[in-house]
This record gives sequence, C-alpha cells and structure tokens, in this order.
Amino acid sequence: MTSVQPVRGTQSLLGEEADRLAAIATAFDRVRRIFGFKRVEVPTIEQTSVFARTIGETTDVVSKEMYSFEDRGGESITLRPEFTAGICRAYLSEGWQQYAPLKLAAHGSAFRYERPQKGRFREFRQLDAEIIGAAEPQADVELLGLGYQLLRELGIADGVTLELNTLGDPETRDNWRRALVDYFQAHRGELSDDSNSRLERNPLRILDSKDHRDKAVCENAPTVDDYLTAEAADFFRAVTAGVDAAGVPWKRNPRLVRGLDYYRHTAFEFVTDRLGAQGTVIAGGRYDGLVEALGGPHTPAVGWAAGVERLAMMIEAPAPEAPSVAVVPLGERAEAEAQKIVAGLRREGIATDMAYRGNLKKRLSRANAAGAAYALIIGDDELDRGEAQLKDLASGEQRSVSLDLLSEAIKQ
RNA sequence: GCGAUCGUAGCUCAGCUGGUUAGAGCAUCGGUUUGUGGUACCGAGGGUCGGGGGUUCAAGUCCCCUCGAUCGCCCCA
Repeated sequence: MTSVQPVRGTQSLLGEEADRLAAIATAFDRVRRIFGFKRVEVPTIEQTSVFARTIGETTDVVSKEMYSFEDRGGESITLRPEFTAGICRAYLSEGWQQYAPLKLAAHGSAFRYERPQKGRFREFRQLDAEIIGAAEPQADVELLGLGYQLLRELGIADGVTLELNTLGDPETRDNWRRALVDYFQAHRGELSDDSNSRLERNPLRILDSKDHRDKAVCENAPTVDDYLTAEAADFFRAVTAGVDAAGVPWKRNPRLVRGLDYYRHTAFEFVTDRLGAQGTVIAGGRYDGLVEALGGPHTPAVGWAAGVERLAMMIEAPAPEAPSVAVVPLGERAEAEAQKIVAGLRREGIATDMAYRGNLKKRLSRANAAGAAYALIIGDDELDRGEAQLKDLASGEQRSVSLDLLSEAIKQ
C-alpha cells in the first residue's frame, strides 16, 4: 500500500471516466447556448456569510457540511457547497442587476463534508442554471425546458422523470407549514426518530422521508393545494401549462419539497431509479427571497443544479480518443526526421502520436494499443526515397506513400 | 453523525473448516535470430496479505482497535 492517499470523497479519473464528465459539460454548454444562457464564472470560495445567510443556518449543509476556514487575514472563507448563493452575490456586488433579467449558466466543483457513497462525493461537480430578475412563470418553464433538453442531448431523458410541485408564495408556505406541524405534532408517536427531529428543524422534509412509518403518516397529511392562495395557484397553473406546451413530460409530486430555505413556488426534481439512493439528477426551484437575504433588493429568481457525476454514470460511454496515425521511426536518423513529420501532421490537424520505445514489434504494438488507425513506418530505406510505409492497422494493408503527400493519404 | 458488507501483486480476483518458501488472469518488461502489430509460445520483475494489538505450537484465515472502500440511513445535486 502506498503512503499517499487521496482526500476522502475526491476522485482522480483517467480516460473514459474523465471523458464522461467532459461529455456532460460539453452537452450542457451546447444546450445553454441554444437557450440563450450566458456563461458565468464565479469563485470557488466565498465569504462564509454568503452561504450561511442564504442556505439557512439550521440546514445540515451550513451547520455541519461546509468546508470553512479562516484565511491568513482572519476572514471566514467557505468552499462553495452549491452555486446559487455565489451567483447571487456576484449579481449584487458586480452590478449585474443592470442586465436583468439574466439567464446564467455555470459549472464546476462544489464541496460538502458528507459520507461518500454512490453518486455522492465530497468534491463533486455541478451544472448550474439560473434566471435572475424574472418573476414570470415563463422563466420557470424555460428552465425546465433547458433541463429536459439537456437530458435528451445526453440520451437519458427516457430514464428520468420530472417531478413538479409548488411550495406556494410566502403566505401559502407559512400556512401550510403551520398546518403540517400541527398534524405531525398530533402524530408524533407514529413518526420515526429522524422525523421527530425534523419536526423541529425542517418539518417539510418529513414529507419525503423514506421511512415506512413516516410514509404512512404522510398519507393523510395536509397538502399544499389546500393552502394555495389564488395567486400561487395561478402561478403554478401557468407553469404547468407552459411545460405542457413546451412538450416536457412531468408528473405532480405533492410531497416534493426543497431542503434549502430559500425556495418558493415551483419546486422540481428530475429523478431516476437507475442510480440507487442518489436518484436526483437535476433539482431546483424558485427562490424569490434569496437576493434579499444577501441584502439586495427584492429579486425574483429560478434555478437548478445538476449532479455531473450522476449524469456521467447514466450516459453511454463516449468514444475513446485515439490518434489517427502513430509514427514509427527506425533508427536515429529516422527519429530526427520523424519529429519533423509528426509536427507537420499535427499542424494539419491530424491527431498524431510517435512510438519511440522498443523495437519495431513493440512500437507497432503500442500504436495498436493506442487505437491508432494508421502506423507510419519510417526507416532509412524509405527516407532515402522520400517515402514512408503507411500501414492500415485495421486491415493490415501497407503501402508506400510519398512524404509530401502524407496528410492527404491519411485524411482520405 | 448512524448501520451493514468488505480490504490479498499496478488492475480483477482465488486461497476449503488456522498448518511447510501466498497463487491465477490481465497489465508491465524481456525473449521466440536482429524492419511489422492486433491472434501464439517461453520467461522475468512485482505482495511485510490496509495498519496496530491479541489468541495459538502455528493466522491472509479467529478476536479487538484503527484507517480506508462500498452500499444504505441522514442530508442533498
């Protein structure tokens, strides 16, 4: 066993595994352009208060999962546990308000001190999409359409279901929450221990508990629909009508809630049963109160985040990268000449490798293992004639090609 | 933070109820006459059996602790 170990919950990926993550980011970038979302880059670190004020002091994310430290200047800094708060901070501190409404897309690593398991890591990657400064239900619809098209581009839309719910406006939410607390108080004895503690911190979360006792109690719990104000009901109707019109399949899940405090109105998750316990692949909702929590003006906003590793587990393996040609020089003179040839081919845009170790047998073997389409064998005899042997590694056919016509021979 | 399972060469694993120098496949390196791979054959290197302690005449194999991994709970993307 080696003495150096990776930090728990981090990943070091090679080849296909790394290609999978890249494929997700590439697809997201393509779709985000089609939908007119601007790319944003935001810092990996923020002042701790940015997350503490927005996500909610009592949430597990803030109270026990953040990577926070004091920097050398004595400031409390936190590695971002998600993107939304940092983007909203930038929206305020960078003067992005002048561009509102803003459609933004970002992706990168986020950090949470959690117990690693399938599809869950301490350093994990997210795609993030936000629309800031738009109170219209059309914004929610556009965002859901973005998520759906991403899944389609990735070829996994069939295995994923959009679950949609509303948490209502603040009035709705408060009334519903109060009714839920009353109801669960009355059934305290039937709830699991976890849910009893949730009753103090985050009663809405009891609704999506996995415990069978909790599920039984939730069967008859009050639903949001009973407390929706007329405005909140209209808003949700407009969202579902828009999603239907956009051709995005969905289903209502009246027990779907959000873990973070800042959500209002629309809440949604794209979920799959193919990934075990971590089945949520994209999740988000409307967070009209967040910018205010950071000290800004009242600013309506919607957004979602997607788990890159989870998406990466679901997609087909991307085609492996292989050179078009592997140059195989024989002898010192040929090796020097080969550098010129390799450089020339690469300038032409042809993916080129050079096999420079071992005898011819080894070099060809390496060329083959690398997946090269052709091997270009260059020995003294060939050089004297201004030629090289171009070998098709799939068919085994080999022919002489003039060094002046190499790229043409390889491209065809 | 809680629970279950697991931890043997670079990788995937075998090692039966504890018993002489710990094995295989793949990978790596070398060779099968010195310029032809993908398909053969021969050979080599590589492991203090995660770490520490204990039981025993004897432990990879049993017990305890610890670290790590996996899957689930919690939380959440």
